[in-house]
Amino acid sequence: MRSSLDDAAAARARAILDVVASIPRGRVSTYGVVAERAGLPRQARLVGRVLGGLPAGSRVPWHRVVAAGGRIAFPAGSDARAEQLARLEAEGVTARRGRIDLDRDGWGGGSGDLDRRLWAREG
DNA sequence: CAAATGACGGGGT
DNA sequence: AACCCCGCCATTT
Repeated sequence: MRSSLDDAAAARARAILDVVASIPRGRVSTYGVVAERAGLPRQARLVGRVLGGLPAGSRVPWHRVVAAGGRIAFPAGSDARAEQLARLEAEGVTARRGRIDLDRDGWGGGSGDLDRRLWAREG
């Protein structure tokens, strides 16, 4: 049966997935930023947990979410790591030494988005 | 109910 | 910049 706690958890998951789905193609955000924008400050770990629970064929752009500082969260050599880098590369986001330049490709970072200020790229 | 876990974050070295 | 350590929080042991 479904307890009220499960419902609450499902609601948080939806809020998180909504934010992730709103990250524009070619841009990336971080676990912490997603959590904040989902109304769940300080729950970056929950974002990771929710994304980890996504079914294989999900349409949610989980690859646009990286760790703080633009770091790729998956361990070097892992399949998930390669998959994420490939997907990002496919939309024009390149990683240098396992990191994404958030000043350039980042999205949502509160006062961040240097790129949006400079080039008014959509977002 | 205490301890461990983890697609995390931030600060110190 | 790489690392380590500790804080955070929902879940699971």
